[in-house]
Amino acid sequence: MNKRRYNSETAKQEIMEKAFLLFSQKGYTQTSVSDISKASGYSKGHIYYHFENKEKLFVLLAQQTMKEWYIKWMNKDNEFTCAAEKLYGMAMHVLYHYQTPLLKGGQELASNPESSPESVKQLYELAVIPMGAYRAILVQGIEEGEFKKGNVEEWTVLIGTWLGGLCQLTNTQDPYSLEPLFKKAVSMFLESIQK
Amino acid sequence: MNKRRYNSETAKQEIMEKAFLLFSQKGYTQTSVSDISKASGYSKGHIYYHFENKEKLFVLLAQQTMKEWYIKWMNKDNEFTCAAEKLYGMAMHVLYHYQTPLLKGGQELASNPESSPESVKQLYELAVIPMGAYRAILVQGIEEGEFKKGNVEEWTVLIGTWLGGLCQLTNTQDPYSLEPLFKKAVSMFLESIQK
DNA sequence: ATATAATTAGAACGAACGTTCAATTTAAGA
DNA sequence: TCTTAAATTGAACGTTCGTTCTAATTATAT
Repeated sequence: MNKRRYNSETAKQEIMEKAFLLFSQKGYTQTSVSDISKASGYSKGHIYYHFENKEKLFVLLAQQTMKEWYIKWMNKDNEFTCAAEKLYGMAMHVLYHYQTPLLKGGQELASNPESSPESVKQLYELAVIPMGAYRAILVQGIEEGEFKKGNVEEWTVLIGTWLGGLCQLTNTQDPYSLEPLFKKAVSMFLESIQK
Repeated sequence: MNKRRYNSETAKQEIMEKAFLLFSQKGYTQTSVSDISKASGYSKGHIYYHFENKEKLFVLLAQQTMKEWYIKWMNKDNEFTCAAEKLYGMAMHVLYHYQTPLLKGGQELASNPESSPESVKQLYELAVIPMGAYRAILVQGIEEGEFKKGNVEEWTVLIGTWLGGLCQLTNTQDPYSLEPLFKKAVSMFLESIQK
């Protein structure tokens, strides 16, 4: 059962890969279905065979991207000996795996009044994922007596916006050269919350 | 001299005001010249009488916006008694006057390969302005012995990205409710750089 | 009053967009 | 081998876009 008689799944995958690259490079609006068609080698009609429309395709990619980011993080979550170390690890994970360019297209789509409310809602829900990961680290640090008792929600937003802001720099600089900056941000943040 | 026989300057001003609002609300690509025409009450042809094209119009608005932001800051720059106070003042200035929504359109335009290189260059130059303002505060703090001697360039980028990241929140929350968050960010930052 | 130049409008352009659809090819099950 | 449904194509549709152009209107200078 569930054995496909045909294998158009590879085609679907190729379309998604090319679409991911194009959306990341040119943003949502500026990437046309024709672009995706040309890049993937499949006809426009075939893209609509696999995906309901351009909007749904993008949302799917954004969700998949965020999910992969989270899974990758959970896989190394227990490599760290303390909450402070984990925060440094998170900074590196954000720097190297948070797909800023693609996710920027999400803002574009969400701020367009003609986008379907459903898609907008789904995109906003994505932002919850990284915030949850940050919060978990802070809670752990407090519970284990490593961090002060403080306003966890506020701290979560603060480290989240800082890392998010730093991520914008990946548009113009390569990740490796940004490592010291990300680490410095974490160390400054820790100075304020560590006991 | 310089006395205009006609007064189409008011028309130009009205077009710019409406264009500013639309670009802020819907971004660059999603704002059409027709939108601006309808909102301003002037014909499409008339818009092209005043502005070479849509791209140039946007760049002009972005430049004007950033220039106003800087002038407003310089006007209150000397209201503060020390560098730390000035940093808090800057955070509030950013929160209330940095036109995040419009400037986001700049990223959109800059990341589009079909945009004229000249426009892209002009937009990148805008980012230099706030960074210069941050740096000036940090230098003052160091020179007056209020802050430690440290890597000024690094600090500049760090406070810049943090405030920039926080600004993204203005998309979903009103500025007033964000005041405590901005202030907390500054106080945490100061903890690390104050003597 | 007339000439002139600045100002404004609105129709028209070709190109590009997202989407649909009928037609064709492909591969599996009987 | 024949049938059937999946897979894929490419042309076509109706819009919308940024831009151009011509024509009309307006205000000023003479």
